[in-house]
Amino acid sequence: MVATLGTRARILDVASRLMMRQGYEGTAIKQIATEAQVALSSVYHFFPGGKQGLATEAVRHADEHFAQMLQDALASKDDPAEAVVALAWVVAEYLRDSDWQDGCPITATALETVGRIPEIQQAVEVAFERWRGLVADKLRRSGFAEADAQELAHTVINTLEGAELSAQVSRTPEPMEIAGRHLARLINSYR
Amino acid sequence: MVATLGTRARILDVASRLMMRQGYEGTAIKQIATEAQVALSSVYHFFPGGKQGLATEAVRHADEHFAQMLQDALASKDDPAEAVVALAWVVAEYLRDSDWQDGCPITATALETVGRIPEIQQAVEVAFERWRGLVADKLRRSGFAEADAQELAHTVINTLEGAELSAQVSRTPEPMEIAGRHLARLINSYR
DNA sequence: GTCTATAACGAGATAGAC
DNA sequence: GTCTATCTCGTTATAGAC
Repeated sequence: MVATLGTRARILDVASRLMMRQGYEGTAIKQIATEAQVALSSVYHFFPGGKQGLATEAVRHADEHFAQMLQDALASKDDPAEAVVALAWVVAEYLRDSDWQDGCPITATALETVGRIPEIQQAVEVAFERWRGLVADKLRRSGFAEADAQELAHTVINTLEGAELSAQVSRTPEPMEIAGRHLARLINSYR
Repeated sequence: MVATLGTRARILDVASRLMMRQGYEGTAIKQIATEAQVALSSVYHFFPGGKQGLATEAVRHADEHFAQMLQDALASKDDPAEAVVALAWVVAEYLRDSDWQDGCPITATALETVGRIPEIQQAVEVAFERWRGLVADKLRRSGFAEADAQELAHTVINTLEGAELSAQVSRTPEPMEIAGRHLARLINSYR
């Protein structure tokens, strides 16, 4: 499957995976080239913007990937509160299956570069907005008021974000389970 | 004030501040030495454990500093829900005052090193546990059941953590305000 | 404890042949 | 588009004088 990907796509895949685990500064282009099985010069051929340009596109790549997962999880349940619990579960399994290595694909890069590399920061902002938009949509379609839906979307994404980090550090799914339950309770308190 | 600090303390201060903004991999020991106005060799003199050892102690240093702030903010209000709102506000002001540069002092380092540098990961885990403990204490003293207090403490810390990142990326206090309101609502739903 | 100097290595990035 | 080779710089870390 990976072998059928084009060179450019393979580079992006490997780059986003490595930056998820090691961050932007901790990931060398040489390592990306090696793991993607391409020559170093090929990376610069496809990404003339250098490391910053590559990282920016890797964030966009991860954004789309994560948004797809988010959308699928939310669509698995009709009730929005149940859907958020399902989402928390999916993420928890994803975490455990990777031995607590793979969390949010862009957080590490975001934290290292915020206020320092505008190009990357903007890609992160776009991603967060998209993810919140998907959650807000789900709530809106279930009859939630516009303002409530938008505010709840903020907290759903932010709480899951924090819980993911906590789960990674403690190597237990508990923070994700608690987050799912509390978010469902919060959502249900608005109707 | 900074000038009156001992050399070792000054190194820790600068190290934790820089690692908060740039992460572990993005912070060079040379930069720490320069900004702390000490010789490079002095850093290795005080921290023979090298960069990993220094980072571990920097996390512990930031832990204590942040715990103090947390405790003060929580103590500013008698009611636990109001106290959490106050905490969110204090953090939001701290963020804005630093032009959205200074968020949680250990998150960036945590994400880069989780699953890769056990020494640092453990210091992060201890910090998170301490912070949760302070919130749980506040709730317990207000009559919340033990289990509820512990679970709520998880979500309070995790939600603030995620909201901080969101506020930094979007450069607005809105995520913190929403987080404060939602957390208060969640807490109040338990009594 | 702090100074200067430097070793050993890996980083980002580029050149030019093919 | 990919190969090999290389440049330049910054990194962690250490040595030895003072």
